[in-house]
Amino acid sequence: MEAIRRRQLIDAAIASIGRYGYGEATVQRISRAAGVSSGIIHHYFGGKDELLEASMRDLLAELRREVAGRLAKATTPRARLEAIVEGNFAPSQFDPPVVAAWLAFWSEARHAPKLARLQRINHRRLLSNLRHAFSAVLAPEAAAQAATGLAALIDGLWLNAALSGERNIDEALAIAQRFLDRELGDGAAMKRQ
Amino acid sequence: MEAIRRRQLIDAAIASIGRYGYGEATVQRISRAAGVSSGIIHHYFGGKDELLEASMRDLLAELRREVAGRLAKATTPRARLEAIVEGNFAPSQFDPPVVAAWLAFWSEARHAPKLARLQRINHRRLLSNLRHAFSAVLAPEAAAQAATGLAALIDGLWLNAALSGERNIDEALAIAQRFLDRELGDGAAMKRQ
Amino acid sequence: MEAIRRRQLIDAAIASIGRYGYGEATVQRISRAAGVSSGIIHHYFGGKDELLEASMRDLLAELRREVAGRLAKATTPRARLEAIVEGNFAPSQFDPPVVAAWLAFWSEARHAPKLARLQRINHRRLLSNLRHAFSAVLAPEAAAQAATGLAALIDGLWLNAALSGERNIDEALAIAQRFLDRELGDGAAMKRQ
Amino acid sequence: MEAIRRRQLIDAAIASIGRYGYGEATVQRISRAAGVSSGIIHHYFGGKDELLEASMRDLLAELRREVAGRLAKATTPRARLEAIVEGNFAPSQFDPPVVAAWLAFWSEARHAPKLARLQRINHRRLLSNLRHAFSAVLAPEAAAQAATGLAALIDGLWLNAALSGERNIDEALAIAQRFLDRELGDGAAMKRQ
DNA sequence: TATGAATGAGGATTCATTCAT
DNA sequence: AATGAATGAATCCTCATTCAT
Repeated sequence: MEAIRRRQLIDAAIASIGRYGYGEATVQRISRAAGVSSGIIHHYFGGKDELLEASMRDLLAELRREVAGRLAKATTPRARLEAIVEGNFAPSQFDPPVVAAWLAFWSEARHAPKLARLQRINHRRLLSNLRHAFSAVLAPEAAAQAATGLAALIDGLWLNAALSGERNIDEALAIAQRFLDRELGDGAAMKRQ
Repeated sequence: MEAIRRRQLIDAAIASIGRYGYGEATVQRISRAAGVSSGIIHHYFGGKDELLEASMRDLLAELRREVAGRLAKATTPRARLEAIVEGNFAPSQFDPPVVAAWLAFWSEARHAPKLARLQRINHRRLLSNLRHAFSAVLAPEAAAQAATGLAALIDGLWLNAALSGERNIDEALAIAQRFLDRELGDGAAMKRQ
Repeated sequence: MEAIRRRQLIDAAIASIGRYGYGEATVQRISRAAGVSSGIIHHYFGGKDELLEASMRDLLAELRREVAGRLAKATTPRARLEAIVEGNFAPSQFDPPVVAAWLAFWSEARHAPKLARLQRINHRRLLSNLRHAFSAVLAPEAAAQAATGLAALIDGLWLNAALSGERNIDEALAIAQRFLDRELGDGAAMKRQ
Repeated sequence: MEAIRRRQLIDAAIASIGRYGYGEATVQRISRAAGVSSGIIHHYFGGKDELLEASMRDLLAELRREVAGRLAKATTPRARLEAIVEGNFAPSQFDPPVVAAWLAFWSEARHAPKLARLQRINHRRLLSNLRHAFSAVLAPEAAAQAATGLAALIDGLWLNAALSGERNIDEALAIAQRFLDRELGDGAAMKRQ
């Protein structure tokens, strides 16, 4: 029962942020979207802030799943990097309410320490995953810079797609592939020296 | 008088978003930060939303100035591209309240048509600037893709620097330069064919 | 079963008033203190107000027992008066939760007719007991005044001890004895005339 | 303006406690009784609790005024003691809303440290006033006991009058006078020794 | 032009009560 | 007999907005 209600409420919270925006995602609206009474949020989460924190955790977990699932099937360094890129560009990450929620959490994280911590952990995992994959074919310094660059490119491509409303994921993937072509081409050469 | 007050209030609004967050930047706090009464906001802007819209316009104008100033001095295509990158990475763009305000506006823009319009115009100008500069040395299609890629990289690098709190601008610039090196190297070759 | 549950819940109600105050003694807290579910209160009492009324009745019954027990053993008028005083100053009447509950009921009685009725009955019994005992040695008018005075002294001494948190019962008893000394000294003289 | 509003709101708070009881004296009811909007309470007092604390302070100040005014005119120890008694039995202290508010504060003080402090100060002032006056004619120990006794009698008589709803102030005064007659008769004799 | 007192709608939260199990 | 999940009305409080000065 508890698991069901928490799921319902988290989904409703993300949907409400998507529909109304973070500041206008009220307890009233979220509970109505979940088809339950307003009091239930406090029963299961203790309060609105905790529900929103749980919602951010849920977004992060979903992204982690998308990446981890693809990563598990990858065998070469290049495939691992592509898995990370594709995980970040999975359809679930472009669902409009999800996009709105991500943006809201990035903004809120600046003033909510708990959200900031989640966001920091997420960012570090992405960087660490990328660096690890690049390290297989690049020298440490080059791997670090390539990781930072690809992380930025992933976020930037996602952001532009998210902000523009166009889900031109194919072009984003092509640009990321191109980035990989060059980093791995150069890097492989460098490492061979 | 009006110009002075509007300036004061816009600065106070950005500062308040930086200090308290978008949702907690109240009329009371903004007016106190500006050293004026709370009623004055409605006198000069008509309401809180209009002040916030004016503040976003102000951020955009400042960014435009940073880019345009550098662009005016650039003579080669490469210099133009670097001018755009450096304008976007100007110190003013990493001032913490400004960072917070940018993030807030990106988030809010999803639900405030007026803000969305401003953001769209800004994004198009960036893309158009980049495409124009790339077109001098790349074929149209390649120029478009390079522009999209660099725009994403700029936003992503800015975002990561902004979210991590570290203002490691030099690394960001190095990564962007590296991107340019490669696009222009390839591109020049392609165009020469 | 019913008797056991009612006892548990009344004790828990008084304990909760003692710990949290009247307004903060919620059904949730009371039932948790009793180690039962929240629904049980309505099952056995019909509602929160009825439980609180039963709790006040319980306090009154306990006070009555303290007085009646001592009164049964008293043989002289003076002993009867002392029995009443000592019953009112029994240790059970200074148990902090009981003190808090008494104060709360005095306050609530002004707006809850049922509680007001209980309190009125209690006050009349005290006065009647005192008057009856004084009548054995004082003229009717003097007995009535002595009874009113001693009733006030008892309440006032209890109240001051209760409010100050010090359970200086011995001093209170000494003062009451002193009052009796004088009333009975005078009174006896008057009656003898 | 501020002084006027605070006065209005304190009066309305006491009236509302009198009419509805402490727990039911809501911000809504208090502000309506004051003829102002509900938000104004937070504007002038910061919150409901602060208004209620200010109301208790007001009750205490009024009592202090009643006593101090009479005390200033008293020249003999006996007159001083009567001034204190009469101050505590002034008509203002039997106004029904005031009675209800006093009872409520006594009850609430057990769980609100700020109210507890006010109540403690008040009790100490009463005791100190009485002890000082008794000291002029009684030995220190006897004066202390007489003070405690009279303080209790005052509170008890007030309480019984308050609880019974009868404002039989004359009988209360007569009983207090009688107490004084005896304490001072004995005491004077003792001191003369 | 500028103030800040005042409003009252709307927010999160609490809680007595109900009821299916 | 007993549970505790669920409800929704009522609470305090916040805040953008208005307006007399």
